[in-house]
Amino acid sequence: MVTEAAHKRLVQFQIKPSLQRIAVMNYLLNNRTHPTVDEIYSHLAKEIPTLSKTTVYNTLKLLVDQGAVLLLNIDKNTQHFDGDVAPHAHFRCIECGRIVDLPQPRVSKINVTGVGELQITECQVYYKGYCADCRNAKIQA
Amino acid sequence: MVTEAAHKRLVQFQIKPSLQRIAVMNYLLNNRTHPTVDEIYSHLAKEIPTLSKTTVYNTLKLLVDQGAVLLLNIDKNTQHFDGDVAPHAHFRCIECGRIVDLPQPRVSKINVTGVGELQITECQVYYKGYCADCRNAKIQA
DNA sequence: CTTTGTGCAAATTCTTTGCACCAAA
DNA sequence: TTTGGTGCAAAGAATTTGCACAAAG
Repeated sequence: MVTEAAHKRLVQFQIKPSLQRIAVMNYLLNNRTHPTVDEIYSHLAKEIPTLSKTTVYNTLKLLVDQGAVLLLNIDKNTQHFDGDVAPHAHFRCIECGRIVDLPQPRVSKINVTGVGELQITECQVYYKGYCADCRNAKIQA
Repeated sequence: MVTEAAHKRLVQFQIKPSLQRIAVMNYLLNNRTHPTVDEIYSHLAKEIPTLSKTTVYNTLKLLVDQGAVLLLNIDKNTQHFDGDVAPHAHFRCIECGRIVDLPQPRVSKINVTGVGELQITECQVYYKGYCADCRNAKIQA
């Protein structure tokens, strides 16, 4: 498997590249579906049978803390993760739950005046609604 | 206590105005701090000793489903609720956790082209960073 | 009555923690 | 050998569910 990019990303964010960490990072880089902990674990467990969900949690926490990965709270129940840390918005379909990226250019890491001086370090824009598939399904029904 | 506004809001969104529902809605209208279920429950339990947390959950779910209240997922662990359903952004301080409103004008309920046709029904913008107080505290430390 | 709301307790789910073992430097 | 990573099992926390009782029409 090709894991150079994952390895590089880890090193870049000062994370020691263990087998498991590379696997998680690699999964996130190759699967831009904003997977949950469970999805990541389920897939990787096939390749790494000894893998523990705790390790996936540990690794994701580390990745998020170091800024190598984005944590999305768009879903009420579960955390979703995004290997793309560049500024962009998200859209979540109310019907099927899929989360897609929106290439929305927007400001980030800026100072906003108003309620005192807020030092913005992160900005996440969440849209919800119906994706094309579900919308069509609704119309036909 | 003044609860006309709360009562009106419930009726407006076709929710039968029970004592508990009015109390929850009223609390949200008078406390723009984006409280959690627990905060709402704790405060209301003083006025209504028989109040159950389940009822608070039930009520909030109903309010959110009917669109009378906004559910925020800005916080990883807990749900926050907002009685202000008009479009606006939120800022959450990384340090103290407080969530404040940002009077940010933005588009909502629009159609976006790109990943098929997305029918947007809701948009939440989340900023994170340091509020004035915590920023000052950091500087002095 | 009949329907709807309330609230207790138990169950569920996601996530974290404590601790022991393993691996690399 | 010392540090850091992994993984199992248990704990924890937020939320949901099942069900019985109470209230309103």
